[in-house]
Amino acid sequence: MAERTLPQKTAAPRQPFVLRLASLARLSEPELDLLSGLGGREAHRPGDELSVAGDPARRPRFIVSGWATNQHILSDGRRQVFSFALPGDGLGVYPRMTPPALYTSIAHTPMVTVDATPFLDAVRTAAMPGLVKAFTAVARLEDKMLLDQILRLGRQTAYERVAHFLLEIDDRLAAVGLSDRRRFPLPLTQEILADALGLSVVHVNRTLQQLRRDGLIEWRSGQASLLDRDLLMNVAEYHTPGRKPL
Amino acid sequence: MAERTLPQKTAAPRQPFVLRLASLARLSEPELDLLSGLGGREAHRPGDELSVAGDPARRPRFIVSGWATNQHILSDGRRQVFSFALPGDGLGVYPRMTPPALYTSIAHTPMVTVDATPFLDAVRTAAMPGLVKAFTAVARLEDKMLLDQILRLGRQTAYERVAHFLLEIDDRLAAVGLSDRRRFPLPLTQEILADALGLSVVHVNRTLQQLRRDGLIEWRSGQASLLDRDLLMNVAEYHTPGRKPL
DNA sequence: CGGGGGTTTGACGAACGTCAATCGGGGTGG
DNA sequence: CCACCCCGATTGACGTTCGTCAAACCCCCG
Repeated sequence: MAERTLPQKTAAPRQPFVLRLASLARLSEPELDLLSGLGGREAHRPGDELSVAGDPARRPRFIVSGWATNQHILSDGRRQVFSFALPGDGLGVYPRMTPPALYTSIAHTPMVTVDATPFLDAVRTAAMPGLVKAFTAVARLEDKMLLDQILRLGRQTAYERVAHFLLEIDDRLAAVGLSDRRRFPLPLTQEILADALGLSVVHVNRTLQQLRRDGLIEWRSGQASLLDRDLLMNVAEYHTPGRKPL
Repeated sequence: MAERTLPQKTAAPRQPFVLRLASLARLSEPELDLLSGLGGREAHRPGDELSVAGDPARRPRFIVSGWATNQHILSDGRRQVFSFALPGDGLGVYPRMTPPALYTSIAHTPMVTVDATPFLDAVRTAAMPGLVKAFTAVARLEDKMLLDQILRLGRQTAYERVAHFLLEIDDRLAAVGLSDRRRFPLPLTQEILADALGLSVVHVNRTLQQLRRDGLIEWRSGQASLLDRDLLMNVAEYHTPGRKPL
């Protein structure tokens, strides 16, 4: 585990949001430097509110580590998770950041974030074209994820939903170097998964067991494995981002 | 139908997209003129493809009249309608318009559209601040609608979904002068409504009957009425845009 | 006076939810 | 180091919502 301490320039593991943005647009040295230099590091504990629907937007942040949920709770307690915010994702960055936040964001695990204001400023002033391009690309992907979520909830079975969801998470984590395309961290409870996929905890549990019995996945102690990616993609009709749907 | 030909300046009914944008930002005379002057008028027939997922984006357009669906169809025929495009809405305007379209748009009724390119150019060059502000506001609203759709599909019952949906449509049509907040055109089949709300046609039918029996709505020959707005909003936990959720 | 698309109805079945109890494992305090 | 605890996972029994199939109905139109 101990990392080399040699005086290497770029071999040090990049922050996840740098990897994410760099994978979407060719970034110049000054652009990479701006990102790598982001500060205002903060830690958050599970349950911390990172933004509240209707409240004035807070300072935009990038996630260094940890998972958050973007969600809404109905008056009788039913909860819907719109999306997850993973390492490398922004909080209040891409969604139109005009004042009132569209949803509530809650830290689901311990998290570390940094201040993304310098990044947004650079995008606003169009000073750095690579960052602007990356910004646009990420915003598109976020929209795509919302549409995928609608498809899952509206027209897929529980089995398909779980498969589709796991494939999406795997892709997103791979983009920031947290998945080797086989195994990746999945620090979720079945309850949150249920609230994201529009199911009950019990049904999520049974669906997961079915997927395990079918030899498609494994999931123990926060680590998930996709044992048959092709079959999963087939089942879920999942198309990896970038490839045309048909 | 024949329009007055008197030399009136602003009394002629505004195009719906002018109303929509003007309701979201104070627009200057030049800005209003740019919008009113948009040309490239085109007619579309039901079933026409206005954009295809994965295809390079077409020329952005504003809808003058008619309804379209933004949708995706699974390989076995299941269809999910992500959202509807109504008069005043844009096609390929607000969603990040970078090349590949995120979804397929199909004309559901006869439609008339105009070319929105001059509008987008003005926004891109930031030449007209009112238009930029309106653009941002509409983009936000479109995101909000996707989130509402997720909430409906994930955590609401059929009854609540239909109520919520009708309230949203009413609000949107009212913004372009097509609803008097009681009665509005609803040129949909129950089948499309089913595909939008993640239900079967049969169940939509039964849900509508329940809503009728409860004295909440009417819907005959393409005209819908909300008979008890307050109760509907209560049932659906619908919050009119602009008001804080809690 | 036929058609044809959309709506409505009934009977039945499957997917998923609820309730409640049990299990399991990892963290913690003694 | 061990017993206890607690949260989350799991299981079973049962209920409900919603889907499917298929037929009838209705209306508008040619």
